[in-house]
Amino acid sequence: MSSFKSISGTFDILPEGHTSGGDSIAPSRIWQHAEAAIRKVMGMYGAEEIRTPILEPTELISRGIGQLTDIVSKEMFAFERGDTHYVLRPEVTAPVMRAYQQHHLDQKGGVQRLFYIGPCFRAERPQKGRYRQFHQFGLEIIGATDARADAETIACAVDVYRELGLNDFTIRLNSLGDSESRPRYKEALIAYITPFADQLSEVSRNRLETNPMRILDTKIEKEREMLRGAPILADFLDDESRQHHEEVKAHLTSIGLTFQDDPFLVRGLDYYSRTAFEIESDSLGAQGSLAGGGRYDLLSLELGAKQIIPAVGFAAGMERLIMALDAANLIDIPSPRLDAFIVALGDAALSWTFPMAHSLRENGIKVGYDLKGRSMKAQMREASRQNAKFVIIVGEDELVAGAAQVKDMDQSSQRSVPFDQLASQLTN
RNA sequence: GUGGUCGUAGCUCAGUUGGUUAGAGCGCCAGGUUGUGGCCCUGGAGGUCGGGGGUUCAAGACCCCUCGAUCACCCCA
Repeated sequence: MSSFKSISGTFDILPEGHTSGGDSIAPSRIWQHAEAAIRKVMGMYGAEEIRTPILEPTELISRGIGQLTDIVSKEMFAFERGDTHYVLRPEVTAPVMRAYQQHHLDQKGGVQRLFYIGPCFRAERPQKGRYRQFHQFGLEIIGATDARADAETIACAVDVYRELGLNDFTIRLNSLGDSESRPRYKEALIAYITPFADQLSEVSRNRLETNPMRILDTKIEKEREMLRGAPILADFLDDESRQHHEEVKAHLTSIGLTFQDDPFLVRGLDYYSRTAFEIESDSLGAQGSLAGGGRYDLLSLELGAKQIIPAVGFAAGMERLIMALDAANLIDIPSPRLDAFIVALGDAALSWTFPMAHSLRENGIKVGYDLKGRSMKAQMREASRQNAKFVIIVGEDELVAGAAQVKDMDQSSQRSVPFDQLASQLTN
């Protein structure tokens, strides 16, 4: 046994799955199952995959997400070598926008629909549904201001969950306004909250200075009560944002998606403007947020573009998705069957096994055999354990006859099949 | 960063008010069947009882420290 183990907040994904403490890590085939559904749905939206590096310049993330956000101020895995500051990406939106600008994807004309699946890193204390290396998938629609793009983003996320059979989630929606209306709202909010300042928690009091809108997110009951009479962002929206928000809602309604209009929904990343949304599982625990996203027209400028590149997107957690699947009993995916397992007896048969297995595999037959030189009983048991459909038995007699005994493991029936007919007999 | 809970076999867990060689089920290996899986029977391997220190004639049990895991706060996917 190794004295090493995976770093806290990270985990291995094994063929059979396992429990890591109280949390269960699904088998790799469940991850593949979920990823296949994601790829399928993304395909329906005409989105193509983008893969960006896990390592990014720190500056990209801090400028993109915002210096004062928790992600940047305390949750980044960052280091430097020489003059370069590196960070393990904590999310993928800023890297995608970086790639879009770097490769001048706007010059291709039209709108880019890009999706991704991959690991992200945040130096948080791990807990259920929250890891230091976790996996996100998401869609970014870049180059469109049309409210249909916002609605489409939400619809796409929802379609992924539905494709996998999940239906118990809630969509919360808000508009954060634009760079004009938001400051006006912030002022009003500060004016409203300041008289209560001495009753606030320390975090909230700090936020009053740095990022007052995040106080809206508070879960402290006393503060929520205090906020009951607070000014509502919706009342401060500029006409265009208001119009845009109405359109997004109308589009969602037009495809029968129900949502909660939540004026207190604020996202933890600074780059959002106008549309912000969150999809929450109804059956998960504290970490029930399945996906989040919104419009981030201003991110492009933050990253150095000369003009606004409008964009909307969502990011979703693979771990949360799988947790939700698990909670809904939707991860009962059987492992793939072996078509044939070769049982060999005697040295001559043992060496015959290798080229025969190879030849069957070339014919598209999934073949396994014992590599430990074990007894026939043990080989049969192994075949059974691997759920092989057929067992090919070869010993001295079969080598002489040039025909193997082929046993149908489900029927328990057995017949003799000439070596040169094994491939064709096993394929039908 | 803060708080709670928990560390005994590969896994899930028993282990009396401290008392000899630490147990069960499942899994694994072998035999029962000299060439036939599942079911059954028999046997076996596998443990520095997370680590260190202390109390005691005696510690898996009690005390302290430490490491780890986990849940929650915070935050987010």
